[in-house]
Amino acid sequence: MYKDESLNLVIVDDHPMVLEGLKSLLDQVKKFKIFAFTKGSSALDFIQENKTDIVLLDIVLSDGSGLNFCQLIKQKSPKTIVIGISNQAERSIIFRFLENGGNGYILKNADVNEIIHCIDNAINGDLALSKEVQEIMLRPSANNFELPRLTKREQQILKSISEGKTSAEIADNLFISIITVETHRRNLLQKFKAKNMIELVKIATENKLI
Amino acid sequence: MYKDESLNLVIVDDHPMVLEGLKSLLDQVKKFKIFAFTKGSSALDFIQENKTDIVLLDIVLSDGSGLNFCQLIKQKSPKTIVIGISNQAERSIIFRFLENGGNGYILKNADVNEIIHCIDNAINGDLALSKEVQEIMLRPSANNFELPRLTKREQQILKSISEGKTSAEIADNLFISIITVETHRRNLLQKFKAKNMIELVKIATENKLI
DNA sequence: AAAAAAATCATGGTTTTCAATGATTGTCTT
DNA sequence: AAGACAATCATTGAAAACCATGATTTTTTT
Repeated sequence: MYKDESLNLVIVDDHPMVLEGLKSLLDQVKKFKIFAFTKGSSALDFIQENKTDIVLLDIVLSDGSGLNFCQLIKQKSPKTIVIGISNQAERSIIFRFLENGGNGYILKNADVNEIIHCIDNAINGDLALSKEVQEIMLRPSANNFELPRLTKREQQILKSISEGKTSAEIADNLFISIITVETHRRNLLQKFKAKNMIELVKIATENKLI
Repeated sequence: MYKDESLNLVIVDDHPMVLEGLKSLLDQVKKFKIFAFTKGSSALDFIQENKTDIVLLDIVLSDGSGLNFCQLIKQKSPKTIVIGISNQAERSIIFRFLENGGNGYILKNADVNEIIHCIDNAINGDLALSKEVQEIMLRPSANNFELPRLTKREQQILKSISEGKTSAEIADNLFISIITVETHRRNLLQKFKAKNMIELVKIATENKLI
């Protein structure tokens, strides 16, 4: 199936419990040298310094989004296989992860065998999608309203807004004109098709964009 | 420390990954016969039929709340030690779990050693609380601030606000004066100690008050 | 190098929220 | 019956948000 030289596999998840679970699971398959991290940034450092074959990457991390880390990893090391592993079952998030170069996506409630099977798939160059993920991807966006994608600056400003800061305060903090902040506000409202920032912040919070 | 007969330990969590992690962790300590379940109800069935010394119980389960299962387990089998294991860091949830008879509570991002240490504590008859949980319990107002209690009308109005409605619209819908709506707004802001409705809605949404 | 996207700044006007303070009328609890 | 709480209505004024429209400068992507 694949060469029996051991592959280097990196796991990134901020729950030591999950790390332990994946490690123990993969140890049974016995083909990997496993390196576990709870921070995206330290995993990234490792990957830059060491040849890494596979990364299992949680989407919600304490120090940033797995979406971004996936992109960064692929920039530094395009041949590394990156598989998202998350509770996050948002359709748009899955697509965006794959768009950012991800080789697969598995929900955390996936069955043990399924996980192993998926990883095998990925190693063989196939897309590694767990059953439930496939279902989510297939069902056209009925109940699932597409979340707009935000730029860095927009994210930054949205976060400040959600903390109750006024445009003036945000402008001060970021050393930009209040006018610029208000432009970003306007763009955010359009992107989300929201009536005002209150509604927008609710949507964003519910979808863990903040 | 405790007798070396092996203890029966039940794990309930709907993530096979986490189950695997806990199993592998506890295997290293080598004192338990482990039984794993992804459904609260099937775990409960097992506990009724078999002597169970310890239960590690997730709070969010597909078939109900761990809070309820804890209570049920304690009814059927008062001597069984029940430890909550969850991502849920809500102060009030922790207290309610312990109120329902729980012997301890551990956050899922706890360190591996901490988990083992906590379980040991529980076996010795102590409360098993991970470090972070203790911190949360001790500071009522710091990072984890006490959610104010809202009246019917306030809830109703807050919900409308969070949907992007203006005071005028809400007043119209509820057949009351706009002035009244604004008074409620003011009271809400005071209760939450929030700077504005945006921050308030974020807090309320995060805590599933809406 | 050209096109597209992101970030920046601008004017002028309307609507909405928020602050400070107060008051009246029910309703429930002790 | 008294007190506490909830829900209602009120005035004035300042601050902030939102709307419509447009434009320039960086970055990024193709």
